[in-house]
Amino acid sequence: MSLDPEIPPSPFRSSQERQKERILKRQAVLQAAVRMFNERGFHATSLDEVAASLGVTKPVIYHYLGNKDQVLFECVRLGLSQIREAAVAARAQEGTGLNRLKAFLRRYAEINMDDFGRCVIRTGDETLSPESRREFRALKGEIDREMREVIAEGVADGSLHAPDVRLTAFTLAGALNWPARWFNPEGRDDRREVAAAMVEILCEGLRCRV
Amino acid sequence: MSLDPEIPPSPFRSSQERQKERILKRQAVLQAAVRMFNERGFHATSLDEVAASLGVTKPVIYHYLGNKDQVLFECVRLGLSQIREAAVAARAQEGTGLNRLKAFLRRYAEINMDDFGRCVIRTGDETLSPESRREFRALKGEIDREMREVIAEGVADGSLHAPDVRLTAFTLAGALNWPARWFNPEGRDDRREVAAAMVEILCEGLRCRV
DNA sequence: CGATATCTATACCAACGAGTAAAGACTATG
DNA sequence: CATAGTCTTTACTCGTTGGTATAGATATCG
Repeated sequence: MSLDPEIPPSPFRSSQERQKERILKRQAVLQAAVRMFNERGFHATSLDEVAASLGVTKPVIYHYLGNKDQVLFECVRLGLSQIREAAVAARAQEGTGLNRLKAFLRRYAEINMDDFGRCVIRTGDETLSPESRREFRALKGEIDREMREVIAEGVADGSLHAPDVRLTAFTLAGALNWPARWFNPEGRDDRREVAAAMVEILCEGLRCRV
Repeated sequence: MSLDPEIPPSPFRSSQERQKERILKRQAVLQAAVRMFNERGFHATSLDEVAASLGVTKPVIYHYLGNKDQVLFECVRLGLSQIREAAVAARAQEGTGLNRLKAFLRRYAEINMDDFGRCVIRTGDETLSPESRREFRALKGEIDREMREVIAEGVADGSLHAPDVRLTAFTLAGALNWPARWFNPEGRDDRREVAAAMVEILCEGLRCRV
């Protein structure tokens, strides 16, 4: 693969290198899978096709990931962990609750335009096996709680107005989830710009105030 | 079924009554199908199950609707036509653009909490056959255009602030689509209240203004 | 009554795709 | 070198399900 002139490519790998390669291959499977899931939908994507897109065969996928359900679950887990990190980062910031919320929301929106984030949104709970579904819901619930927390902090410090925190969180999340459906990575829209603009719309509202 | 004492139930139906019954049965199939699609997902729902839930067998469905794709397409078509009606009704109203928009959005949200509206949102384009998909997209495009039109009118008459109409429409639609995923018809939330509250959040924004 | 159209069920087919068994190639290690 | 472990392929099973052929039932109409 790589033609790095620094390191002469020895055919003998250390066990560390082997371990690394294993993880890399696993990731490659997930990447290929998530792309196809997002494009064609989970059920319309066969593992044969995923494997073929990597130039390998189906049992390879079963070697690195247990079954189709796990492939999907790993994809959404990756997406959700990105969002979780965003929440943690935002909450660690200085400033008003409103500012922390805006930072979180911008990142949240950006992730939802990326492969794994899109997969999180496009995956309905029904799609996963009962066990994965429970885990999936739990993880999403954490994100939701995190978002409500930030909102509540903003209400507490007077920087934002939200009589119904739960409904506010749903509204914001919905608006920023939707790009997972319409955003076209090949188009000319820039993720960051779109994210920032949407957050601005949500924070400022529609009503004109002159 | 009905024990209406006014009309003695004659076993002989006129051709009009037969026609009516046919339409009723067709609708019943769609109703049963949309419920299951929303609950389990399209691919996880077999037509055998849909038929069984009505106490009939699969060929009945094929008698009233051509194939599975058409069953789904009719469901989303029904949902989209409701939204279209809402748009027409809202645009016919008096008042500022903001007011017309709010009326439209409230109804839009309500429909998205009902069976067929939910189906529209939960159905990804990939799910439909190529022809149905094109039609589906065209219909959604019309709704989108309608929404942008109302927004533009509000901007024109100065009742609302929306520098980027397209992005504003996406943001609003996304927020109000999301209940199709989380709203529980069996819960204690009231459709109308939820819809009105969400629209209020969107119009007023989050930032506190004292 | 006989012919025709509508409606529904039984029984079936074909395709597709998830998952597996088995075996071969290659690597590491005692 | 031999043995064990890892990685990958070929070739298969098997359940599910969309869709259909056929035939029987019922009703309509000439």
